[in-house]
Amino acid sequence: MDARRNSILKEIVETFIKTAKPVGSKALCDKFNLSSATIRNEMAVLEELGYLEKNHVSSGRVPSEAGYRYYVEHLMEAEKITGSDMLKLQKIFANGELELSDAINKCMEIISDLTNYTSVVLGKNSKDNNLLQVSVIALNENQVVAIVCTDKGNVENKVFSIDNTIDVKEIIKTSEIINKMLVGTPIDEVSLRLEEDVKPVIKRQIKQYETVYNIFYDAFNDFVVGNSIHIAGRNNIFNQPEYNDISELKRLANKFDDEAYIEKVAENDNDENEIKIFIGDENEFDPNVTIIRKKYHINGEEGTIAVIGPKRMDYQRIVSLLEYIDEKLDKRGGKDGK
Amino acid sequence: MDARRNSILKEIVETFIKTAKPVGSKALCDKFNLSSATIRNEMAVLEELGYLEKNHVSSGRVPSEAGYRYYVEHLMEAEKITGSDMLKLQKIFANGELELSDAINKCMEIISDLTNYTSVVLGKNSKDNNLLQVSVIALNENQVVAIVCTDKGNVENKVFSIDNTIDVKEIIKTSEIINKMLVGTPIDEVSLRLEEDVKPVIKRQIKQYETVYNIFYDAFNDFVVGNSIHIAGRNNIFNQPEYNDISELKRLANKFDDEAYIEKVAENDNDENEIKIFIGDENEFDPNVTIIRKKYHINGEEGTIAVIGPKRMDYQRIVSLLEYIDEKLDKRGGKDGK
DNA sequence: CTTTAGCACTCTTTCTCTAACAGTGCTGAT
DNA sequence: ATCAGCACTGTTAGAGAAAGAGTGCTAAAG
Repeated sequence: MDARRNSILKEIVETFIKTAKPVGSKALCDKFNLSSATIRNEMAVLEELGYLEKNHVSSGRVPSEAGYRYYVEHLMEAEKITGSDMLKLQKIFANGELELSDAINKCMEIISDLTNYTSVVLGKNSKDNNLLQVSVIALNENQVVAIVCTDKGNVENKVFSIDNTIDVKEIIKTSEIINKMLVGTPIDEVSLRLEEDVKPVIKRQIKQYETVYNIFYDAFNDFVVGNSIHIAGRNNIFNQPEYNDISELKRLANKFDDEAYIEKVAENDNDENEIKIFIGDENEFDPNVTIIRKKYHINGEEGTIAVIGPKRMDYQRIVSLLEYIDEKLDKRGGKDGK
Repeated sequence: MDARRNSILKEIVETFIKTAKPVGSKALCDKFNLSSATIRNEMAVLEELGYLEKNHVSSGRVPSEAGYRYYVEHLMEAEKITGSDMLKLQKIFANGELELSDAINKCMEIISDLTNYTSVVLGKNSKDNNLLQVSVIALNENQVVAIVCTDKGNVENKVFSIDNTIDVKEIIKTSEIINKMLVGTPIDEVSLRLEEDVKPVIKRQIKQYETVYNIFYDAFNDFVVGNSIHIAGRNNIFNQPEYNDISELKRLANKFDDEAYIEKVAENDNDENEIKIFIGDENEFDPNVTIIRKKYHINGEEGTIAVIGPKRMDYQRIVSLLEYIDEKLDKRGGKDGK
């Protein structure tokens, strides 16, 4: 892989990213001051090496997955973010009011709009959420709302209907007992402790304890500290020429709607500070897309931001955008602890 | 419109609903023991009346919007829900644990699965939510969570980062002041009262009152009692033969993602107990779909359930499904006040 | 007066064929 | 090493033909 071969491959990849059309030898003549025949020879070698593919015997060349991989690792310039891209994102960070977690979501929405790809923010809620407080508020004679809050600031609430055999005071008393006994308990252990430790206690103190117990049991049971998922530009795939087939569109749309699938985007994300690129078969989510992702940290919580698009993705641009966001997050995170 | 003409129209509509293919005269001969010529004469009349259309001069007939309308009003039989449909829904209501609002969502998901249409549950949160309680919980030295609860059981929470010049006690004190002064205030007036009534008070009592004030201002400002929206089967449109065009699919998919649009589904829903059908141009949402909707009430809150599909929709089935759900809701709602 | 057989006509769908085109690989000369 | 030239291959677009589905109309039969 000498210099010329490299830059021919680079040119082909970048042209294809722009145009989505197979690149022929003639298109490169001018750029390199070579005849099409010479370019063709080089192309044949690049195909031999596995970096290029043909759709059929007499079509232009298209980068293979290995070609994209080689491009990403050796040819792509770590270009700075462009001015207009930066401008849009700057507005977000300029707004000091915005909590960082909201800022990230907004940023990724903008990236989706700018690039016509789909973006994902996967806020990985740490497993070690502990119960901080449960409170009960009566809405009226036959409805109460139970609010559960963890030490990581996750709050869930649930409205319960109660009949008039139940005294609201008893429910509130129970919540006080729970607070005394279980604060600090990992949230996913609360149900168990409720059954084993709390139930025997309230049995003695609360008349309708079975019903009251069930209310809290339900409230905690519903409280799954799931990963927060924020998707933007879900419909941008409609604009990508590679998805001109309805069944293909449907396949992808279904994946976007399936949280279990989306979570695969952040699978094994142990890459502390690196932007990671998964091309086609390299990713778990779908063999026909490229995923570019970056881990982020705010307030001690971690998460992953990712952009999903066709393999013919504007790698350079996305990388520069994600780098910019990361940089801004670092700055804000360091400056005021937010 | 004599009896025969009616039943021919009915047959055409129902056949087209099943097959999505234009209906020719021959297809009806057997059913009516008439020659195709006679059927053709009748079809010509029905077309004259505006109930049928042709795609081109020699194609079979397709119901017009007026045709569907006529079918819905005069021809469709108020058939009972089929056994297998009922079975699926019964499971939901058999589960007494489920709060009704969750049950509705589940039901509509099932309807989407059964029918390949898209369904929407629009929980219209009544405008008269009043502040019931605001509480502040400290997560650690520099994070607090503010929780706002209304008398209708709507709860919102927001995490704030604070620097160490702020004393958490002051925030909590402020929340107590707010509770004393503003409980019962309509939630959308709280911001104003906060500014006019509360600010002057805390100015005297709280040191960093500007910053503290802003926290609460933000928390309430974020609290828009929006309508809750639950969509199921968003991707089912991919399965409908009428949407075989990507740009059409994109148009609809974008609408499903736009909450403002979805809310149009329930616009002017004053039809207390009636199932309402909007065919094509009759609805605001999109001229190429039919929307069937029903208002529901649970716990004094109202909302709308709706099914969105092609104009060639299985009207009978959807109506019977919605009726069944409504009936079940009534029963449960009446029995135990849920 | 209603029904129907028959027929000409129209439009769609599918297939085949052709011509133009874009691009390749190879060869032999520079 | 480079490149002009040429034969070759697969795609695309268009035209034409044949089959099929369905209609409208007419004139005769019930």
